[in-house]
Amino acid sequence: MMRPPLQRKRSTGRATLSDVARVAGVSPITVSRALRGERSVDPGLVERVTLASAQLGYVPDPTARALASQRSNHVAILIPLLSNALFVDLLDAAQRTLRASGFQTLIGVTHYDDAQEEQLLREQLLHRPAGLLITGLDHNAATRALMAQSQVPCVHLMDLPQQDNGQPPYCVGFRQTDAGAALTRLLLARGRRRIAFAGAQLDPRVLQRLYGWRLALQEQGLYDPSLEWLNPAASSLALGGAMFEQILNQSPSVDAIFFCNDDLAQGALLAALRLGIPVPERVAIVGFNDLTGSDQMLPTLTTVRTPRARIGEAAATMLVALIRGEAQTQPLLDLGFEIVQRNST
Amino acid sequence: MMRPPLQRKRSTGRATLSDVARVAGVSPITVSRALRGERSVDPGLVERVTLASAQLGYVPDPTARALASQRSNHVAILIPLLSNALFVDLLDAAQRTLRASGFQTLIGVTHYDDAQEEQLLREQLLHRPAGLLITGLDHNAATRALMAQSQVPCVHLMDLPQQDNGQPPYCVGFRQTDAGAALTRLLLARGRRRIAFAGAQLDPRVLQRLYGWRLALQEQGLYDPSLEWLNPAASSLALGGAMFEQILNQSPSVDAIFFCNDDLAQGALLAALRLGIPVPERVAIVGFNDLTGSDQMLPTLTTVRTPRARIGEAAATMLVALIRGEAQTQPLLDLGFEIVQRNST
DNA sequence: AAGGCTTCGGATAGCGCTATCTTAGCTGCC
DNA sequence: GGCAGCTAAGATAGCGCTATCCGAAGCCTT
Repeated sequence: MMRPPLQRKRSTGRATLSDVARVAGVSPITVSRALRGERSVDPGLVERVTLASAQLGYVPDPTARALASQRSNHVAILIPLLSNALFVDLLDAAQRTLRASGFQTLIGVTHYDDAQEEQLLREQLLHRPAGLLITGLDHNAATRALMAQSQVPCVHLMDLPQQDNGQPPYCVGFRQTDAGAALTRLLLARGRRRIAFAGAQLDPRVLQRLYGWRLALQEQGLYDPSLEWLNPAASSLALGGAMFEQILNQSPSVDAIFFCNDDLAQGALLAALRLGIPVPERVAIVGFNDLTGSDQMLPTLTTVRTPRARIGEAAATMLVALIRGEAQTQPLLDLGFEIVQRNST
Repeated sequence: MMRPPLQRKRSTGRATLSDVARVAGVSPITVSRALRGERSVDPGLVERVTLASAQLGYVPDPTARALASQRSNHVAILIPLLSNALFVDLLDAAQRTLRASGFQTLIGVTHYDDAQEEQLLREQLLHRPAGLLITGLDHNAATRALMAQSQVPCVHLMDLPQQDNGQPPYCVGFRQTDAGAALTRLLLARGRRRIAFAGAQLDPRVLQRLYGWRLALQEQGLYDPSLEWLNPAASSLALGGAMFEQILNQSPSVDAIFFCNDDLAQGALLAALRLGIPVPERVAIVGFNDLTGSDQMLPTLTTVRTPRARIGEAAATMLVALIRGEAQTQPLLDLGFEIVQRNST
């Protein structure tokens, strides 16, 4: 007894490539090529295919595409934290740009942990992302090996390599060291001599700002290691306030403090208000990143405006170009920084 | 002339299910079942499969899985903004929880735009997500239809339905209206009589807080429409400061302001400092959400602590239970709120 | 002890698309 | 005019996995 051929129902009744092919009177592969603009297809056929496709409301299935081509329309992005507005702004801009180019963003939060970063990357690579955005240039050997093996185009965010040695990776960022030095020089130009550096989190970018600060002070012979205040804890307003008090208590001669991030600096400004310490008269305060609220503080905060949204956008644009194999892309993109002088100095 | 059979190289040399099957000496489908724990498979076979799998370093290909089963390991999450810490905290918690259960998070940012929300959902649905987290209960008809048709398990965030009518959707949140009323009653209990409401963004949750404020004032016969200050712009510190000045200028009798969000309230506190207006003596200020920094302001800000991280986590947990078809899940989860009294009242 | 029922491994058949090879039809060229 | 050299469309063969059906074996029934 013949049973009818097994007719597996599709969960959605959506049109497939074959449906379009049938309607257009061509083979499925021609539809595929016509819709992707791959190879040359007779304009007449393209039109028939386009028409049939529109008529059926055909939308390609990204999963099937990914399986057949071994490449998905996902782009993985790895950032250290979501609790830092800096990275969220980066994510927001990148995500927006990628979506406009038809990519879905897969998010990974590393918590500044190399092992987690590696694990996340491993998981994301399973999805055969079309590209990868990753924060910073400092990754463990396994992570670097994964990136290299996977052949997935990759753009690094926020950082630029210290020196040109060999083939540079694709990077969009700015020179953190220069920014640190420039901000310190501003304080020097304003007559400050005992300039402390207060750092938290101590990720590579914070350390580069620290080096910049050191350089600028060494140039003037004003570097004093006891002015370095480093705390590996995550940065926050509360920590900024605490560090502010501690620094002034233990180093009363300090006349300026360079906080490695605006949230620390904002916390310090609020602590100063609470303690009645006049800023900038008694001590000048500067931050970094120009986060929300820095222009609202009392006094308003002098800081470095970092182009994080532009970095996210430019990195995404660069990545899309790499994915599409477009003409030679410049590997390093320095978007610079801008010192914003306000009233805390 | 025979040519050798076409041997398509796999881009990765990764082991496949068939490789594991060969090594374990069983059929591929048995490997599939053994590894997924689906149906019952002889424990001896399971062990052999597990061993072979470990030996080969086999990792299932999520793409192939998704294509064959019509279900991916993605979970889509739709939030209005990344520029509001509230939603980022939600995302962070949800993402962390989902990842622990083996899901990848697909992020969608709606910008409070129904059409964008619909479009995003449409795109995400193409990936056949295993589940969906979506902010709020207010969606346009097309979006609701997409959710219903797709059959994808869905949990709504932050909001609870106003009244029980029929089958409630799955929701994790708290009663915004109650929170708004409770905060207003606190101000009333402190002797304030002319309590303004300053709202921005005006999304449904802000409006519910507004209703709560109205209710509490009406109970006391103190409701006055001229005390409502609504601005559809996105909320920010700067806007909070501006609204603060405007309200005090135009309604000098106001003795308390309920800002719908902490960033507005923080901006107002800073403006008060700038203007030399004593808080809470001249005017009490309260905010909403207990965002970062509210405990650092001068004076510290009285606000409502909303359990956004717990909401993200609980919603993700609920969603995972729904995806796994686990025992009947309670559709509504009210995580409540907590009033945090500080020095601005 | 025969039939019905359950169990569990396997065979089969795709999921919906693209990579690769093949082939038909044209050129162009000497 | 014949043949290499191209172009464009199609045929074929999966990508790596799971849904579904099948069937052998065991286990109850009565």
